[in-house]
Amino acid sequence: MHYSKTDSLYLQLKHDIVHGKLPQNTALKQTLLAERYGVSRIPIRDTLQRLKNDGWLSNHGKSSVMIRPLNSSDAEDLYLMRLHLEPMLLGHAIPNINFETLGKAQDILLKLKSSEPRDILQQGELNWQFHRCLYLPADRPALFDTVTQLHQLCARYIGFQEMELDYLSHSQNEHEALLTALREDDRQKANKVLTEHIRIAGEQLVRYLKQSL
Amino acid sequence: MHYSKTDSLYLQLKHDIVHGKLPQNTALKQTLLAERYGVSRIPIRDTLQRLKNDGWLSNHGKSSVMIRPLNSSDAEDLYLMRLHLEPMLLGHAIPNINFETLGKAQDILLKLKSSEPRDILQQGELNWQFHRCLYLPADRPALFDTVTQLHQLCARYIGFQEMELDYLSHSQNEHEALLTALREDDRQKANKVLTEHIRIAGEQLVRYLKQSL
DNA sequence: CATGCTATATTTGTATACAAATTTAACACG
DNA sequence: CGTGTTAAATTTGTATACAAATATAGCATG
Repeated sequence: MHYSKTDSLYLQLKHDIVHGKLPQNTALKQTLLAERYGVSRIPIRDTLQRLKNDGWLSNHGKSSVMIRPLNSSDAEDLYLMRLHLEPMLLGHAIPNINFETLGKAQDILLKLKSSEPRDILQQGELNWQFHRCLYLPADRPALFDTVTQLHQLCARYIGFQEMELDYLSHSQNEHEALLTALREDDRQKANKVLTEHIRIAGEQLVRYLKQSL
Repeated sequence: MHYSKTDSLYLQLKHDIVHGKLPQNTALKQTLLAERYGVSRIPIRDTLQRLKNDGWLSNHGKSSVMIRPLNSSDAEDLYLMRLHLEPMLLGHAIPNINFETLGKAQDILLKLKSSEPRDILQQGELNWQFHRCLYLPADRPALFDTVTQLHQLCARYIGFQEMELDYLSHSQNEHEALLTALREDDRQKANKVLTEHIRIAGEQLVRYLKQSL
């Protein structure tokens, strides 16, 4: 398959939004974006339609869009949804998780451990790779798609978690615990670890957002 | 605000998919759609991008899309997600539900009661209006958007629920019970009624799909 | 008859051009 | 000054045109 400009743009724009490289609280001009990414307005429009539906953009004025502002209420919702949906997805995955999957997950965790402590965005990406790798065996497309979207929306908030200095090591421990539970095929424990993992991250983030936004 | 062709198309295409008016299990040709709806391919493309991201379409070949086939696994996921998310949303809404809201909900229920027994699609629309009306006061955009998407995806399966003859009256009773619980400001009861309402509908649908698909 | 290759037709992807709508700015009036 | 109104500039919406990719059909070869 040949990747189209729209497909690349979709990823690129998400990346640039997460990295804060695009103007905030103001209309995203199609012309500007087209120039910036060296394409015409058509693939830009295709991309914006998708991002709007994904919840990355909100309306600005009557016909423009802007980057959806971060806020604690959205963050709360996103984590609350993840809190309920991800354990469900993991539950479906567990019977299909084999040695290969566990190996991959372990590899990702090692990369995460050896990643630059400063590169919070790289860590966010690896974090999602880890979860994704464990959810994929569930083979539940509808559920998986929704969880993926939620995860990516959460990624926009990752800059704020940097603040909590001990977040990463906590997270690391929880990941290890999850993997251990899966190796021992202890469904209940895995479920509990994952739930707590998300709950803690969510609560920490929301607490921080409420005081800082 | 002036509705663009893309906006109308988005609704129209969903409508036509639910009503089975578009070719199934084969690529949706942009040219064909453009002719059918009397527009150029540009608004068609905008619309398809959105629908693809919403989960209404899946890939067909390398670059085309087709209507996402109905299947029991997706249906199970959709209802399972709704089962967890909607009570959450209602919980947020309850403190903000006032007489006006309850009145509107009651009106919709009356319309539903007096609707043509055959017009299952009209009933589906009113059913969503009822739920939507109760969820709106929650003022939780992220959660509301996800629930809305799930509801609309479920709407594609509504044709199958016609089969269960007593579905509508059951549903009607549950709606009334929910409204009563809300009038009495009984959170716990409202939550329970809603949960059961979704669980029963989902189980019934999935059971039917499994034997008939 | 099956299989792979090539040429052709179809379809999607993208750019350009123009129309319609919206936003901005200028200005008159109270 | 503030406010409403109109004209200009900007921006989005859509059509048309063409390029790139993909799917189809026909043919050759084993």
